Amino acid sequence: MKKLPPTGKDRALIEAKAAVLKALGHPTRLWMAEQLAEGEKCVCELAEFIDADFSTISKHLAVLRQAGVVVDEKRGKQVYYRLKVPCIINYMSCVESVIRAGAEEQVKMLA
Amino acid sequence: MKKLPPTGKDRALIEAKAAVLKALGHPTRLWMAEQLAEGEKCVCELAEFIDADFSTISKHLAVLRQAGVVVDEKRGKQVYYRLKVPCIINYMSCVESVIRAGAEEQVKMLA
DNA sequence: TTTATGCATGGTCAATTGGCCAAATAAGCA
DNA sequence: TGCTTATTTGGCCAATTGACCATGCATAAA
Repeated sequence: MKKLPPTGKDRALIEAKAAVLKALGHPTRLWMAEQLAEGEKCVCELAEFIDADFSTISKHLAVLRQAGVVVDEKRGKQVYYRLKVPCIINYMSCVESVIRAGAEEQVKMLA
Repeated sequence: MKKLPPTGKDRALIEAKAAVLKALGHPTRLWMAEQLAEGEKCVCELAEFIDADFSTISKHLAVLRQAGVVVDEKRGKQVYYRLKVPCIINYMSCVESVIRAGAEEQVKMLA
């Protein structure tokens, strides 16, 4: 086992990876990413389905953008977002099995 | 597109998924999970390679445990941790492609 | 049965986050 | 040009996070 480096290249990589996961680690942002998996959307389309201030939505998108999860493109008056690397959402089947494993445990406890 | 629900079952699922990603969204915790992918380890083994207070390490493990990412088992004086659902780490190849995509962009900007 | 080891927990504190509001900017339209 | 719409930005505030230290607790060893 190698030491978790406090600085340097290896450290930068693990920090970048963690940043991606962290960006997706918020219900609103994860939901956004899932919607974008079906194709690009403009901010106004996303906003239509999220009950939050427009500025809040914009900031969540900025977090995803900074993490490299999405890219934005201005077309006319609107800004369109899309997933930069679509596989980012494939993972969810595994994440869901974590949820299921937890649920099974609770069932066992009740039994 | 369906509305992001403020409560209810769908909301609970997306929150649970986000919680898993959030738990992995910290360099130290992600590193821990990657180490555990190679097999279970006791806290002392992990601690040996992380430059942080023992209590800090213990709390990070508690976060992973609460998110359902790892399970712990006490054997003798030590507590062993392992991944509950090993696929959780397979994802990293995709996360890394996000990083690479970002890096390529920077290269283009320099060119 | 005292002592030492391995780990978890509670307290504290600075830093970060996530939300809203108000204001700034950018692009098309009258 | 001035107006409106779409989005971002800055300011602010409450809540959460992550780090440390000190303490508590269980297990094994002496």
